Amino acid sequence: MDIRHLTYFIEVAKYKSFTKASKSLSLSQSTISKVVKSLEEELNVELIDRSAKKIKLTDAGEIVLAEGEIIMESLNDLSIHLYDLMNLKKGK
Amino acid sequence: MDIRHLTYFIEVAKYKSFTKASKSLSLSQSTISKVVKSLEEELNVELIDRSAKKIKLTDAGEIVLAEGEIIMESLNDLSIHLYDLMNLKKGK
DNA sequence: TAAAAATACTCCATAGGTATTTTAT
DNA sequence: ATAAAATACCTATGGAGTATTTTTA
Repeated sequence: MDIRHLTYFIEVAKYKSFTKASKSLSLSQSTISKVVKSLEEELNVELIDRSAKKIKLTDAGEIVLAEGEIIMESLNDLSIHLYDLMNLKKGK
Repeated sequence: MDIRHLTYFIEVAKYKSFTKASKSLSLSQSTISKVVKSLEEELNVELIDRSAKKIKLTDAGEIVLAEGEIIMESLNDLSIHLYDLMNLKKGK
């Protein structure tokens, strides 16, 4: 799983729209659609209920969203820690 | 960042060796070497001190290892939650 | 000198794009 | 009819391999 793809899915969840997520990410709608589908195939579960015009997350989608946000937090912590280390080395 | 690549780095950290990690992962030494280097380029920081035969993590490497393990835990939680959901739906 | 890591290639899978088709209001 | 998602097709990047070179104890 590529963490970028997790962020794509999170963006889709946020906007409840592939098209809006694609614009927000400056990527094509096609790319977002395919990446989310590949995530679903990788996890072997449907993440999004596409039966209506306004899409919504499935229960599995809600789980992936919640855990995905935790992962994004960890990545943010990682950046912060590396940044702190860098400043420490510079003697700041 | 691909989560697979994080696991490769974690494996290198565990064995303190590219070669042993590659064997443990059933991948070539070349692949591990290149993936770790690409991780370093992506984060713009050296993760491994290669100046000795027995490699060791840099301070930044220790940070990435710690945060990487947290991310792996989140992914494990994700699997568990999806599995629980699946059983719930089956009425188990 | 022997081990381990880095590098030079080659190949293939896939992320990404554009254009088009399908679907749901 | 229209807006959104899916799909067909194409390209380029980079992950993976094997073989070889470089490096360090």
